[in-house]
Amino acid sequence: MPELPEVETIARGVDARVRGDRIVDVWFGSKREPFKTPAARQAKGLEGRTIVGVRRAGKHIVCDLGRPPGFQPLEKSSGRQGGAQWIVHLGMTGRLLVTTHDAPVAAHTHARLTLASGRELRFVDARRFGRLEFRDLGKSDGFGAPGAEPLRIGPQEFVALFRGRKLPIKAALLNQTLLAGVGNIYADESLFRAGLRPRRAAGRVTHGDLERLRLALRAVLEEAIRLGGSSVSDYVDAEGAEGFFQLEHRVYQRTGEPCLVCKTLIRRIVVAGRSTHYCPNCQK
DNA sequence: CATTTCACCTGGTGGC
DNA sequence: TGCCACCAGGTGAAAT
Repeated sequence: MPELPEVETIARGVDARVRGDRIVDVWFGSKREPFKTPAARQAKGLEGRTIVGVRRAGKHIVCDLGRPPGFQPLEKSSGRQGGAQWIVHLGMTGRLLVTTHDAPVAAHTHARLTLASGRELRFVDARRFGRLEFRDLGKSDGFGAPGAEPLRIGPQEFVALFRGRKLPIKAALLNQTLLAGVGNIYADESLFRAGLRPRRAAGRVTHGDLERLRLALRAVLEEAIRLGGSSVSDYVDAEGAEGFFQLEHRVYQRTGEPCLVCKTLIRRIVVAGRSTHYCPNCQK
């Protein structure tokens, strides 16, 4: 499932392939979801614009777009005027793929953006948890993930996120308004590496333990990005290639297997409605 | 407001 | 072989 490292990998791959390309035609395969913006308005907004760049914000992929064709800037306009954004959330099973125009169309393809180069940007999502949104920057603000970026947050700011909170530390890690980009895999893996039990009340974790958690989280996310993410269900990058970080998981989906550090059997519990895996010996 | 629970959705899996 | 209950989980709405 795409979390921060997977979304980062996809955004980088898509950016490398479509930056500077122009959207010449838009096709949406379904009238119902995944449209956060109505399909017709989205298609109209996208057509003719140039893709300025593609980047990750939390678990979202933001495609920054140039001015629409025939745009007349007002006098004294700022450089940003006329721009727009296409925002993709992959949900659980979403894929954002760059293909040729004649590549076979996979099942559950919901969007096809034909590009001037002959390439195509496709959104495929079997489970329909993904979301597509169009923002006209003349009418609304640019997209900003609500939570802090785990790769950039500093020690004091990290401690402040959890202060006074009674919910389990794992639930806090998953809360996107606190931290943007952490999902079930990297919550479990970072808690293991920091030696913390997932159910510890967030507000009662010591500053020292929180600093260990911040560093463990950053390390695990950076390592996962280097390995192209974790392919555990449907995840593939912009080219359709799988990642390798699933081979480095120490607790996630290892229920009943021996801990790689102490041989104690990995336990599975449910926290915040999610499968949660931990070592009862290594994590206190 | 803080927190918890649940519906959404479909493919894969394991039991019989 | 077929059938079916069950599980996976990011998000947001509803409930507490």
